[in-house]
Amino acid sequence: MTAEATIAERTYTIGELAAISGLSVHALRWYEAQGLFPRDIPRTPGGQRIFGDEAVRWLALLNRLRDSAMPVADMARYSQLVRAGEGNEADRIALMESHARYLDAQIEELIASREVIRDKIIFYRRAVASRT
Amino acid sequence: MTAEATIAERTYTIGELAAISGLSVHALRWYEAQGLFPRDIPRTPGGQRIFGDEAVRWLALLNRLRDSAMPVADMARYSQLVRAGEGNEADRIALMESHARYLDAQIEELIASREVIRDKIIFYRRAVASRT
DNA sequence: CTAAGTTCTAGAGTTCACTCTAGGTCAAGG
DNA sequence: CCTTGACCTAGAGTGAACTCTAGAACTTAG
Repeated sequence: MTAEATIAERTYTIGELAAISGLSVHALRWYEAQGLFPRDIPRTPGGQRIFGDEAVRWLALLNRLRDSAMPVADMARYSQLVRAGEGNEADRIALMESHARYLDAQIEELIASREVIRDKIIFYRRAVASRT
Repeated sequence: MTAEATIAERTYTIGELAAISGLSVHALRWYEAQGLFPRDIPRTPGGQRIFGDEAVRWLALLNRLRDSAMPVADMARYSQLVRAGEGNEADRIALMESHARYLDAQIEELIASREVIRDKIIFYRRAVASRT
């Protein structure tokens, strides 16, 4: 009896997972086709997908990556590394460090942009105010 | 003699402006078609565009807005407000404040994402280290 | 058992922000 | 002049990330 076997896992239909993850049913199927899941999704005898809590957690991570502008291709690459199992941590680290560097640069740039926008707002406020 | 008339302004061909702004020649023509310039671009008798320093400065601003993910439609709306002249500062402020709020949220989210990424990296580094 | 609501696949369609093509016209150096 | 490189317009094409469609199969409440 392995540790995994002791974990009672809820299951979800694709519609339920869509509601939880915020992705559309279509998007979930498309994600699977793009190789964005680190495990094969089991099916009912009739062919319908059965997702588990692991998928819920994985999608939370994917959402983070996507919302921070990681391309789907990179998410797919990462998923495939996880799928391949232990031993490729160096590759995973490289991928994540690359994204972290992108995020650092992006954050800096957005902060600079916010400054510019703020200055514009101040400028227009003054323009309005000076028109007694 | 107005103040403007005293400003000696350099002119630029579309190719020069492309080099300066980092946009392609195609993109600049497309920007004009999208209404992203707050003034009509003058032409030579032969029909070629003549840009001035004002266009250079305007594109620097547009680049900031675009790089901070403002949709072209919003940049067009802003350009049209500037084109319309003084008196619509409230609209300009509303547009910029909306974008500023978006930026604030985006910056927060990217910082949170960076944390998640950093944790992943740390986790993988440990996994590598523990495999003596 | 049946009807309604989900889910299935394969593939076409959409949106955004360009990018590229075709078939010319213009401008500047020699 | 003439050539060559830059520029013109209109419109088609691209890549990313979905979104939607059609027609069929599955599932479940009654």
